[in-house]
Amino acid sequence: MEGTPYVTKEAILKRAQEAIGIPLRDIDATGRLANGKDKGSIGTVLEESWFCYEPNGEARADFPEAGVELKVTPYLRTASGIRAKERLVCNIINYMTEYEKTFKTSDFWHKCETMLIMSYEHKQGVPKGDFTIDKAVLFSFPLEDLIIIEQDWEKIMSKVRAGQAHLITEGDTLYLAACTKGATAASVRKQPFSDIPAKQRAYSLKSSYMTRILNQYIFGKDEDEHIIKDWRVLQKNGFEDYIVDQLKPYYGMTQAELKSRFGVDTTAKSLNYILLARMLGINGDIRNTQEFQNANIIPKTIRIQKNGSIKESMSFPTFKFMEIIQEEWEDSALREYIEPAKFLFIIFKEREDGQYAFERIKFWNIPAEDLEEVKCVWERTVQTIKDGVRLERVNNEVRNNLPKSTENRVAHVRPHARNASDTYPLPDGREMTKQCFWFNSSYVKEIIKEL
DNA sequence: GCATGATCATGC
DNA sequence: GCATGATCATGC
Repeated sequence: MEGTPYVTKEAILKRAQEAIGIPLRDIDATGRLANGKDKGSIGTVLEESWFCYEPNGEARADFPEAGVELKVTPYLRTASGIRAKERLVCNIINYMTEYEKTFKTSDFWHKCETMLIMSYEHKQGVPKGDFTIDKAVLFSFPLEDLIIIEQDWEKIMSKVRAGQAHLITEGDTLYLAACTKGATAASVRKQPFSDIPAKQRAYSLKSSYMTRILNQYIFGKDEDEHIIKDWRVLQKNGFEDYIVDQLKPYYGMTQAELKSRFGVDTTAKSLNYILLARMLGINGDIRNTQEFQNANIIPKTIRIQKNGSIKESMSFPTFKFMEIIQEEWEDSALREYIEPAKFLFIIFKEREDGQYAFERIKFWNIPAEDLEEVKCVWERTVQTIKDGVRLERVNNEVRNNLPKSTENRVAHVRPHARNASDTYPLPDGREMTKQCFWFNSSYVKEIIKEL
């Protein structure tokens, strides 16, 4: 570290930009990329071979004089544009000391106030040595994001202070999350106000938020619409309360009343998303707003029937049998989808006349113990597919032995396809109707139950 | 009335 | 053509 010429932001950025376009194998002086195993190797290569300092696991930033932290992060080019390949992982949270601090004195802020973000495109099947750094920017958080990030930090710390560090999950927060980090899922640390060991976690920027940073600040794409027009209001209330307050005036109105109120004339199944957007003063679809995309907020409509039961279970994206059997739970598509997500339930209740009235909304993320139930269902699903699914034709249906809603409190597996002949291949060569994971309707009922 | 399999409607 | 959100239909 001593003697590094990179002591100003300008010098660091200039050096970083000189790396653009050079294949990483030409930068890599120590042959790290050749052995291929090391997951964090691209970041390490740039640290040691390009900036010539020893990688440090310390709480101070990588370039202490300039207060800059180096982050090398992959992105994907997809049909729908540029997307972060993964969350951006920062420093490990020291539960024993961090809770005493304030956001501005926290380890997170010390380390990540200013980051040098170097991005490369990850291409499937291409050796890492062929990748090149495409962009290098100095990034500091925009003020409106920082308000949410500070609220996220407070939320994480409030769980630590309540002796609930073992119950932290990524979905608790919106942009800044505490993701698990360690060689195994069993890596645990002490927490200050409970004897229960807590999983080791690190500060991370959710991949949804990284996608925004990449598009807007690194690739210069146009901004999407904000829900929060005035960040000072946000500072007072917190995001979730802000949204609830905006919507309260519309509680009790039927879909028909809301449609006529906002002049919305559509039979779209996404009607509720359109209505929600109008209630929040947004022109398009709520899912296209900054805050929803940044925070990975997944809106879901729930209909409560007259008798109080939930009409339907809740579906998630379909999975491919051949892909899911390759996965480990910890980085499975299902866990990556559910755990960091903040769900926004838009709850309608059936009235005596049969019409559905907008009852309320509820923000929710999956609690740690329920995620464990999902894990059980996922593992049994994978095992069943590996063992060979039992398929049995009964009348016009094909019965299977994947996990049923009666087997688990939280989730089950069911078809999700255009029709029964819309299939994916099984490992043994047979075809099976596309399936997905669902939350049991009884579980959904539990979630939205009012205290 | 619920559990499970099947399917619809829209948007890209 | 397919992913996604949502709902229908049948049998027990």
